[in-house]
Amino acid sequence: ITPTRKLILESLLKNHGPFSAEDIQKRFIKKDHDLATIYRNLQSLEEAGILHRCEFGDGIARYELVDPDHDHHHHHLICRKCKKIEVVDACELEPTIHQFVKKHGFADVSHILEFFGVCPDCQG
Amino acid sequence: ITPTRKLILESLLKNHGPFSAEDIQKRFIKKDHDLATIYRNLQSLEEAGILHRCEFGDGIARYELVDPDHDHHHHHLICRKCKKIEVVDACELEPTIHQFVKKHGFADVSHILEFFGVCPDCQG
DNA sequence: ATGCCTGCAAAAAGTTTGCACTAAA
DNA sequence: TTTAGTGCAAACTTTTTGCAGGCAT
Repeated sequence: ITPTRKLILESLLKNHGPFSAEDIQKRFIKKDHDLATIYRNLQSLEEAGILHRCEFGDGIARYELVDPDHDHHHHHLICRKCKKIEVVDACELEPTIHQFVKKHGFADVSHILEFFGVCPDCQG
Repeated sequence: ITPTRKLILESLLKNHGPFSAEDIQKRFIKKDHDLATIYRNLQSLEEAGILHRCEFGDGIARYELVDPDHDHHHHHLICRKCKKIEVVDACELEPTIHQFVKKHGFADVSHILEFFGVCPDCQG
C-alpha cells in the first residue's frame, strides 16, 4: 500500500472501465508519476488479484478492478469507432470449460473474451 | 500473388496453427525474407479475408488460414506451460451476439475468444 | 513506363530493466 | 538498518514507415 498504488486504485474506483497505463498516467494522475512505476504497480496489483488485465487485441494492456460483487466475471462490448465500452455481464462459457476439463484434460482453464461492433451512435 | 506471399501461404498450409511473423520467418522461410515484408503481407492477406489474426493476450499477433470448410469459426485452447495449442471447434456465442444486436443495438459484432489452461502432460 | 513488391534502415509504440535515491517498517 | 517503492534513463520487443531499387504487367 503505497502512494502511487493508492492513486491507481482510486482512479480505477472512480472511473469504471479498463484503462491502459498511459490512460491512468495522463487522465487520472496529474502529478508526474513515472510510467515505469505505474507498470510495475499494475503488474503487482494484478498478481495480487486486485486488478484484472483485459485484452482488446490491439497490443495495449488495460486494467480494471476485480469486482467483488460478482464472483461471476464479465466481458466487454467495444465500439470499433468511438471506443465506447459496455459491460457484458453474463458469461455462458462455463459449461464449455467444464467440457474441456473432461475431454481435453486441461486444468485451471481461463479465457479471454471480448466483443467488438459498431454502436448505435456510430452507425449513421 | 507474389513469391513472399506464396511462401507465407504455403507455410501456413503445411503447418496448422496460428504463427507470429517471427515464427514464419525463422521456422518456415529459410531465405532471408525481411520481417517488414512479412508483416505487410500478413496484413494484406488478413484484409483479403485469407488469414485470420488471433490474440493470445501476450502482445504478439498470430495468424492462421481461414478454414474454408467451416463457415463456423473456431478458437483455441492453449497450454500455459508448453504452449501446445488445441482447436476448439464449437462456438456457442452466436445467441449472445444476436442478443447484443437487439439489446445494445450494436452492428457487425465480432469477438475474440481464447482459452488457457494446463494440459495433461504439464500437470505433473 | 507505371505500379506494386521488396529489402534495408530507421522510427514508432508499449513495456521492461538497471541503478541510485528515498521513505518507510 | 533493512526493505521495498520511486524516478530517471536506457534498453528491449513488436510493429510500422520511408525510401530507393527491382520485377512484372
